[in-house]
Amino acid sequence: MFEDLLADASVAFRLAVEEIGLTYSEDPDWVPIPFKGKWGFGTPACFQIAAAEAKSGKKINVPQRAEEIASLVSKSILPPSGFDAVEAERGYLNLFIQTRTYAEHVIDNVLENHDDFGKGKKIGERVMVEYAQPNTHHSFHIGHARNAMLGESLARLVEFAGFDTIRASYPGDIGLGVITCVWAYDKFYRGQEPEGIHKKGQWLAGIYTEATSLVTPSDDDSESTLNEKAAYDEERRDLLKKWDDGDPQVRALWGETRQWSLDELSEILSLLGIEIDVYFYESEVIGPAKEIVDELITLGIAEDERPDGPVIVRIDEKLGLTKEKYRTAVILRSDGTALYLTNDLALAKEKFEKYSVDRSIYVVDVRQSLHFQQAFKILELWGFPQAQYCRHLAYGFVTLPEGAMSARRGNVVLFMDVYEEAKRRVSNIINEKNPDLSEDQREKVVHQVGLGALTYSMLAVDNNKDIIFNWDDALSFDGHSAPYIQNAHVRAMSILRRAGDVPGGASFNYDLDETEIELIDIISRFQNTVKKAATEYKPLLMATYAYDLAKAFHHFYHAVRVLQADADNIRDARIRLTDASRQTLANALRLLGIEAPEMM
RNA sequence: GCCCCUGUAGCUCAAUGGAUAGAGCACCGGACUUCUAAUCCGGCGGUUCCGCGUUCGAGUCGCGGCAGGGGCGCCA
Repeated sequence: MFEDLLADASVAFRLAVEEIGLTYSEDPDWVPIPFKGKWGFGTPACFQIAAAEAKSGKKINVPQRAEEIASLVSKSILPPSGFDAVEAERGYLNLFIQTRTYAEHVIDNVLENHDDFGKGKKIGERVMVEYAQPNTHHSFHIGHARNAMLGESLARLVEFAGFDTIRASYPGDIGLGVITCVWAYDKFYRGQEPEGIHKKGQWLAGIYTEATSLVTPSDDDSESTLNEKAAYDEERRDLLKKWDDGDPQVRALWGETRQWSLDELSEILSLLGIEIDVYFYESEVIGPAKEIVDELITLGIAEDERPDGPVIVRIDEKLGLTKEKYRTAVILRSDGTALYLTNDLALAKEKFEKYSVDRSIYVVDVRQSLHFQQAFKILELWGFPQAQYCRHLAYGFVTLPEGAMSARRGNVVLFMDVYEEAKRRVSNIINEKNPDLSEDQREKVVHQVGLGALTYSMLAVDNNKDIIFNWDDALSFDGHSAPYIQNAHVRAMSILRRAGDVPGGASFNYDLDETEIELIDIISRFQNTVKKAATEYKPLLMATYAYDLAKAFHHFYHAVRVLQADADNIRDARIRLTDASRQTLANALRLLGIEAPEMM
């Protein structure tokens, strides 16, 4: 927003340096001045000049000399247009901005662009974000929710930043685990399924947990139990073989149970506001996967050790590395069946060739880092230039205070349970704070705020940190939380409702309060935050931004009167500022996948 | 053995190599006849795991440790 201005400032700075007999040929770095009620940019360039002098042999104290230079420059520099004051402070040269002019510029910009405020220009590159991909026949727990929320926010960010964006999901709908569940359902529970999408999905997930224990030997099993488990194990493997051979009965059984899971998934995703563009089902990728192995062998990238061993790629050796880093990857079992890596390679090829993807982002938990590093290196060896724009967005686990969640052991916190609890808690608070809310509005707010709180608690932590799930932290409604941000939006809405029409224009030709300047300052940083969060793949930056903005609005709200301002021109300007704040809050929340309520 | 991630206030976490390391929670004390108090103001709280190095300047970069977590040939 201030690039032109700062370019002029850089020229003025260099001229001023020359004026006092020194030289500085680089572009000075301009950083926002730590906020003190005036708005501006400062540069530490004088430190660099002083450091250069010290290097050339002069015996000087660099910080002291920097202060001298900054002071001299401040006297010789002509404030470039758009700035109204110059100041030297502790070696920094600070330029202060003409607050009134820029306040209008920023606010006009927001109110002209509405929902598109902060949107980047089309970049002409296609990015595919792969996320929201639990296995079928399992439960959708809070860890899956972190994945889905992170992926969705990222997709919204890159889309808004100007990338052509495809949302993709790759559910694991086949494999020994899935078939074990199908086996147990068929053997013990067929026809007993309950009604209701979530009930049925969770019931099936319960069978999965039980089925796993039925076939997994444990130390304290008696011999007869061990024999029984061995027999069961054979039955399920038999079933997988039949599935692989395309046995119509097995396929039908699998298809029916799979659909229950997919129905539940679809319901949950729609609750989260997620619309996936492309589904790649693992069961449909297996075919082509086996073909690519032949190609890799022909190209000399892979080595076929069959029948004595699998098909492998010695990645470190191919790259000429002496230390083991990418190691050796197995890309096909010795019996000729595909592995996870085989499928991912085939899928990547399809993404590049069929979907013309330039950048591919995989939102998958951190345990699979090596897997993706291997996949990306093999794609590189294979000759795909897109390989260097493949990125594994690893995120840490959501664990319980007592340890890791495990679907197989059944100690998971289900997303739906957390969601219901969130709604209950919001409802209790509404009883206390706003009991007059109509039933319709109440239902809406309970969803918006409950889900918002949960989403924010997932996005406000850096993705490579683990989250220890705790009900009170995950559903916090005070302080650094979604409801705090949503409440700022609600307060703005409330003022705007009473204000009637928002004036078409207004001049900030009065002494602005510090809180107004800070609020405008933060609004003006929105575009850069979008850009940075999108290019660094960090929704966290937007989460932090939204909080800072809400905080600035709450400060403003308490410090000044909008509707009862001292003069009409001030009232008009503040109404516009309120509207711009509301709009920016709404845009920031939208990019996090959080709704902005009109009341709460 | 090798690779990756993490280590910041009592707790949970922020901080493009820049100015006095910031928030929330918790704790203590204040502000509702006011545009919604899910808010605001004040107080309390720090050897940024340790050491060495690079730099005018390091929580941030490099090297070496320590501690915790994850991963490492036919699971996904």
